[in-house]
Amino acid sequence: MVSLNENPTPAESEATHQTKQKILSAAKDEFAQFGFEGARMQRLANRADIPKPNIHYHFKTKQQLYLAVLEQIIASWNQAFNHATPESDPAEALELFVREKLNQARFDPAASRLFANEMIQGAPNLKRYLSTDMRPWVLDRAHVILAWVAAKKIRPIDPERLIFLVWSVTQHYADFQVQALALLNRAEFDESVAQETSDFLVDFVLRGCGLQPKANAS
Amino acid sequence: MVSLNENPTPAESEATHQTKQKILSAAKDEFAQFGFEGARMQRLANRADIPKPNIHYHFKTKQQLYLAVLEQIIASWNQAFNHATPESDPAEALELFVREKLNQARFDPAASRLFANEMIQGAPNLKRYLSTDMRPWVLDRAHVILAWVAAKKIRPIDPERLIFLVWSVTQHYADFQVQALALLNRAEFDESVAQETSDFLVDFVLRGCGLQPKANAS
DNA sequence: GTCTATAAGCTGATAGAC
DNA sequence: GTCTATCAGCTTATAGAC
Repeated sequence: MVSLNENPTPAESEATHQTKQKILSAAKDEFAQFGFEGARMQRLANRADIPKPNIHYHFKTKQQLYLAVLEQIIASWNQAFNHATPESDPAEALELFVREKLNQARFDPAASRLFANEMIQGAPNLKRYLSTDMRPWVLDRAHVILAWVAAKKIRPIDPERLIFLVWSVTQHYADFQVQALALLNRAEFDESVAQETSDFLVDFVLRGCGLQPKANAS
Repeated sequence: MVSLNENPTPAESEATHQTKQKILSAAKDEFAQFGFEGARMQRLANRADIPKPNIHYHFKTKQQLYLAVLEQIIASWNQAFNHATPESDPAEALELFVREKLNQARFDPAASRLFANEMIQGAPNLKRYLSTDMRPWVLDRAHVILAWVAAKKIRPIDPERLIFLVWSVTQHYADFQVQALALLNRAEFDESVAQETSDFLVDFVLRGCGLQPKANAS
């Protein structure tokens, strides 16, 4: 019997690494736009500008490539709200959470859309993640919010639903970007749109939590 | 604003009509879960429990069937906020908007997910809808909100972004239902989850708008 | 209108030269 | 590691019996 998993990358050549990253990047875009079943290996190869068989050299199957992309996304996911503690100022911590989440939506919309596709399909590849990683993280973060409530730093509020709400209002600007731009009559999600949007969302979320917003946003 | 749809085929037999509806219903589920390219005509036929060629008898191509489903969804879309007027009480009108939108997400999640898939892909089949139907509707509704602002019935707020926010927080419970249930540690989106969720969202949205929420929700 | 059989082309994946 | 050529199976769609 041998190991069930492959090499822990002890000696991966530079060329291999670069090709792999090019494939992963193209795969993120392709899976994000069309979902797992809708994605086409040929179109993915065109995006990466390499011959199709090269993909199968680095990732044995379509499924395995998909899982690799998913893993990369999850790894860099909810670091935005990680630094909040019971001692934090709720308004500052929530503002940081909203702004960082919106930044992710803006600068890596493909990651957001790929995750959205996976959720829409019922999370066939992320069922374990939802219970094993996400839920403990949320419970831990909910604990911080409940500490704020106990210290009367914030009104009584359902912490899980607050987190889910922040996810929804920020992620929606990535997933439904084309709708948001049409609605705002803007051509692209540029710096000014991002600024106005995050100001609006921070203001709204803080008010929703019963916290005093700063003087600026409308 | 959306006119009632007249029956285009006066001489359509009852059998034809029923078969068509069965196909449209199965197609909504199939396209919602897998997107246009990921959808499979065979799997769709299995859902509808009819032989595959029967689909092509009633709808010439996959694309044409997809468009028929999309049209059906759009037609019954944003009637929730249609009745708000400058004379309305903002809190009541917004509460109705949120609750009706969440009901749609709960009772017809496939419609929500199909629309989400179309948006994620950049709305290749709904570009015209976004500028020709959605935007005028939003502008008209924004006018009502601005009238509330002028009458000091509500704080100054960006009306387009408020509408988009209500869409996002309600639609997210349909599209990311599997994530929401894992996060809330619930098995299904039943009556009690729906009640708690809509109470939470109404309360949060009203506070976000600077309006006085009722005494109940947390 | 409904169904069986099947066509024409595309899909993920592999073999094997370099 | 990279590429050309190619396979077996699946895809949308159609032909034609009933």
